[in-house]
Amino acid sequence: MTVRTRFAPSPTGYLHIGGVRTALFNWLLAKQAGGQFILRIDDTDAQRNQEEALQPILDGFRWLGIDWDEGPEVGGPHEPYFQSARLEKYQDAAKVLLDKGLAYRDYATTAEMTAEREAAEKAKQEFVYSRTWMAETDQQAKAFEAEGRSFVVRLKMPREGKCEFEDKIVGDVSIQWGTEADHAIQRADGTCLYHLANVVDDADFGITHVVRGIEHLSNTPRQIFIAQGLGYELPIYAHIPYVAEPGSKKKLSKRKIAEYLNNKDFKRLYQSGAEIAERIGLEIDPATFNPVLVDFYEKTGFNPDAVVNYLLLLGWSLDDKTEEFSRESMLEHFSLERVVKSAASFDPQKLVAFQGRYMNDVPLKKKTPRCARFLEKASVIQTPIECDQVAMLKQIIEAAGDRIAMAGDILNFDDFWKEDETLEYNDKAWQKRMVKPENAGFLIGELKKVLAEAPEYTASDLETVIKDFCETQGIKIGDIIHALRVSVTGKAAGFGMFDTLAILGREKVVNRITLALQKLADEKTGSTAV
RNA sequence: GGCCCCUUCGUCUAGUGGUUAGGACACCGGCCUUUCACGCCGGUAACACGGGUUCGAGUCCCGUAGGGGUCACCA
Repeated sequence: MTVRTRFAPSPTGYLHIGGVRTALFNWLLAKQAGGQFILRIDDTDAQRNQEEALQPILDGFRWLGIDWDEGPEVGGPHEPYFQSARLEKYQDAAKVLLDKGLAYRDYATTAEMTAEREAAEKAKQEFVYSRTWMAETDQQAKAFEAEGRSFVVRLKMPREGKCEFEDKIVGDVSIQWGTEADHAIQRADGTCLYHLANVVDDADFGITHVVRGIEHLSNTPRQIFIAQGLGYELPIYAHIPYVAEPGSKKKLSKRKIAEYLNNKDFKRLYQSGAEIAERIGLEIDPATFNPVLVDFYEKTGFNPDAVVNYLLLLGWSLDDKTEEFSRESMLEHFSLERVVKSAASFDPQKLVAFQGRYMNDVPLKKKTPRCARFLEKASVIQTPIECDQVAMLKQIIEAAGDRIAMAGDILNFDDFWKEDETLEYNDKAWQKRMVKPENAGFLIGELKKVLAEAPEYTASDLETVIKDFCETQGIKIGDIIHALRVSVTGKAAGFGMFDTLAILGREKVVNRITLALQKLADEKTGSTAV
């Protein structure tokens, strides 16, 4: 049997990370068995601009490297893959169900239905439709129509016995048929609803495994009822727990971002992303710029493999220690049996930790263009980047090491590119390292002379030069290096000092020191004058 | 409220009757060090509760509590 799985998003304009995890599990299951993963668009209800709302979803999957064998843009033997274009099939199915007496025309108005439902709720009883407006014969139908009523098609659910099925994750499920409502499968306007469309398409596409969120578990009996009524073979069901909010067990929702921002880890992730977004002139729209959505990670320079690896482990594990999975190894080891039964909270810190590890393994050659993209977008450098700039960027990236966790972090090290005159000094660092130490100005002044004449601007040569200088002056390297850092970068922290100087080069180093000394002198005379 | 599901360190998890309850992220301490990181070493920290069954229970059974999902002419 060829394994065929599917993911069926509605075109909503965004890709939720919980959805990605579900899609990933489906993808893994199909691909590891040499089967197919299908993308189907559940747009039976959509009235909005679908083209536009679908694109971010497709882009998101492409970015993550989750490819589909059949579906939008790639086609396939069961076209179309849009439910909005498959209406006839559903209508035919509804007719079969009607003919078999497994569904009926229901002439109740919305108000009448609501009234019954509310009465049941008030009586604290389970709602069971009275079927007062049920029409099973044309004669009954005519009578209702004479009253000016219109109908929807409802499933005529059994009211005795149990629906039993095996779920690969939940286990054996048994639900009383009587607790199942007569769900509508076709609207008054003739269009069809999710349950019907879903079952018809799954059968039509030859889906063998239905792997979806646990919120669909309660939908399963009625879908089984439909499938059996239509004479379909049942797929294998697997309902995976939802992804929960950081620090709680509630379902993760993109709409609750304001609330999540109260969580310090979530906030930190969001802010680091927002800083990058701001620098590159991206609109920070909560509809798309949100760590709950995949877009966020693409925009801030995450590594898609890191995101996928993290998501894989959110609800699945191989053993007690393996955490790093390449696509190959996840395809080799994934199994539904090892999916965890309880909801897993989204942990921003751990995602970032995965990202850090993955970024470290990215070779310089690949890291450079990724970082360059951000510098270009932020207009720190020109587009396209010039050749000698590439060389400098490489030096910066190499020296920065794992201080660049996501590609967008390169923007933290933009002071190399700035004009010396526009360099900004961190006030606290300036005060502490330049103003406060009595002899900082003097030492930096002396060091400038040495640096101006240093034979070569490589990190190791500069280290020798500066160490010699310290010996001559009878000071420790710590006595001078902080002031030097502030002078040439304006910041209190950064990567290796000798690397920094080497990247900057003689001209900039000397020039920046001159400017810093000037600033210091200005401030001192200024303060004595007052 | 009805129906259904879940419950091991703060978080993700390992664990299928006998373990000093293991790992990872985070946190704390130390080392390294020119700062910030990295790295290395070490540490704190969990079986929701109550009954059974058993020589023995995180593991099996029952109950309680807590958390959550779902109840549309949405998907």
